[in-house]
Amino acid sequence: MAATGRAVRLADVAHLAGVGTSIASRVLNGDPTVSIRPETRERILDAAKTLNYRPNALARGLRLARTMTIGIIINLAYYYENAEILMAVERAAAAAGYLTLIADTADFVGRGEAYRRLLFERRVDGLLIASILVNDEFVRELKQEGLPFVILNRRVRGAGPSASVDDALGMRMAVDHLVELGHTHIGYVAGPVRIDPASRRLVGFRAGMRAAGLPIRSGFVLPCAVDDDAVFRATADLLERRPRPTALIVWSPTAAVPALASVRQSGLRPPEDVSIMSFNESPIARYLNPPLTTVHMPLEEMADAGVHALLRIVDGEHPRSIVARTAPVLVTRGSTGHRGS
Amino acid sequence: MAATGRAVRLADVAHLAGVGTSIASRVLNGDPTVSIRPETRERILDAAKTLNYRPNALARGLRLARTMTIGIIINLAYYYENAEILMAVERAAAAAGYLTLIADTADFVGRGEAYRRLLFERRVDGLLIASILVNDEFVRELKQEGLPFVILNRRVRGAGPSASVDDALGMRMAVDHLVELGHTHIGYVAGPVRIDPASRRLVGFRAGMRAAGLPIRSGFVLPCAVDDDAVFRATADLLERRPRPTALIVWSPTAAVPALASVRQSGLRPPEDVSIMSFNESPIARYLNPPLTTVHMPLEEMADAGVHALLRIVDGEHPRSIVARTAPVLVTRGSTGHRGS
DNA sequence: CTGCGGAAGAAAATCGATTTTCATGGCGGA
DNA sequence: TCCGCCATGAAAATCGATTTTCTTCCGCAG
Repeated sequence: MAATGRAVRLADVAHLAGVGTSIASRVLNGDPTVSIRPETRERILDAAKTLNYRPNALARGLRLARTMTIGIIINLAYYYENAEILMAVERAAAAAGYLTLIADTADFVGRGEAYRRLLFERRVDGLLIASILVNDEFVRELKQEGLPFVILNRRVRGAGPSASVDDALGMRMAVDHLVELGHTHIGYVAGPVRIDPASRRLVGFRAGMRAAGLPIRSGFVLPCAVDDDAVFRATADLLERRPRPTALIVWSPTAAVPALASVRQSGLRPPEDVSIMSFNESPIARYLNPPLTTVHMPLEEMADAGVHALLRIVDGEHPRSIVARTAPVLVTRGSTGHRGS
Repeated sequence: MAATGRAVRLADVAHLAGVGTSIASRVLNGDPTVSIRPETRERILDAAKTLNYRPNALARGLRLARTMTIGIIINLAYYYENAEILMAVERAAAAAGYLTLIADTADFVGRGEAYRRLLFERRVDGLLIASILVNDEFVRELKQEGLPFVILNRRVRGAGPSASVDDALGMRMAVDHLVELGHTHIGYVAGPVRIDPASRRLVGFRAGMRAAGLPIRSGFVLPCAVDDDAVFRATADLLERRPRPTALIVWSPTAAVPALASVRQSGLRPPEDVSIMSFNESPIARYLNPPLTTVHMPLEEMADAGVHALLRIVDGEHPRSIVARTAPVLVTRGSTGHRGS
């Protein structure tokens, strides 16, 4: 077995270089106020390299009150968008020299209460909140604790800075697309409309319909739970309206998969019988049958902006809420077509 | 604004209770050797509750050489299976009182080198390695560093304990299923066969064919890269073989989506013209068109076992490699049918 | 009355890095 | 020759919690 070398400490480096730990520390951290003979500096740097020295993050964090770690509270259960957000956050954090600690909100009910530990144990310099389950009490605790945080992909009145995308605009683009194709009877599988960002998408849907001068027919907007089965049933319900919608928008691409299945189950063929599209892009969209038209939202930019806003707060600044400014992009694929085509 | 209360320290609790920090610490941690007047104990516990005290994780970790955090090195880029593994790991860790720090292997090329920081800065008590990109040098460093680790979802000769599933068995079940349906010309979209676990799936495929007395025809096993486009093209290639395969197995459910699209693009209709199924279950499988037959592997049990093995190593034990023992389950759906049906 | 033992709790060392405060030695100027 | 200052670097305090090592103080037996 490899000699499980006890971790290399700063004292080891200092000793090998024949200096004290204070100088070693200041040289290794590039303290500009240090005055030192070039050869001594070299000895220290060499020693550190030789021993493959890395400062103990806990000791360093304790002293500096900086952990170089951010936390993200997110619900991993629904794949596409959240996984993409998590990826983007991790990437942005890593690029800034930060590590990412995750807490799944499924823990809200668990004994572990991982999110509370992130909050109260000072393990992280800041927190990104990207969970649906953030309630008022939680936000209150958060503010009282004084831990920097940014709310990601949603906006909560008075809660603090957030980074989000312009869901309403994106949804309007979706409606516009269908209107241009001649659709007037547009149904909306709206998801959990009581919570952000689904609520803002609904706003965008209504705005789009109003702008086109189209009425929203009774029962054409159908909220539902996020699980696949609920989406499947909601879609089926929508397709039983008479007159039947000739086009459907689904609030999320993850939900579009069961929605599409439900359309087929109803004996209808997209896009001939009914066009269907989703809000947000997904890597599988182009491989669905038919390939799914989507509105590509700048989630990556949002995640990036969220991380950077958080790090600015950590540095004592007070950034304002951010809405990713990259314009949404309509990705037209085979699942939408002219009415009656 | 809320008075950003400086974090509550143990000394604050002790002071409020009118005792020293040593007693306070021992009482709060339930030290059984402490002897204390019941009323004093109460005062301490009350004080802690009143102040909403949580020990500073860094200070605690520094002293105890225990961070109550594990790290996972994983590639988030390919969604389903990795996201599922990450979810399961986070859940198991949280249930055991541990937090989870992630490092995406995309960082292997980045400046941040998040994975190295996990390794060398003593931020975590142990590491789960679930990445495709783990090379020999990395494993060597890992062992030399003496940080507990478990390799997840893959096996590396001589590298150390791992937690995985019986890929070969699962793949045999897939082959058996198709054989029972009368297929003799079975193609395999094999993915990155040079790396585990795709290599073990290939072994299972070959074993299944041999057991059924079927030859593996030239070009019927087609390795490919993991990206969707490579899968799409590989599938198209397979379908150009003559005689044409009457059934396809895809090494992963994520890859099954572009594979299915490729089948349709070739003008073939599953399952009449060609059956198709994937290894590993996915939440969208039942909503694809046609619904995808899969072999459900016990990834959650694997993740659980991996976490627990890791925690045992942290506790000084020496668990052996684990193969999740829950039997794979064939989930028969519409994408597979009798030959020529 | 003296001393012993244990209960109850305080004081101090420790984890490892950073940072402020001190000490030493050499050099130039008076 | 002597003083003071700067370059160099060591010693010590700090971050917050844990844990080992003392102190007290009291009651009770001898």
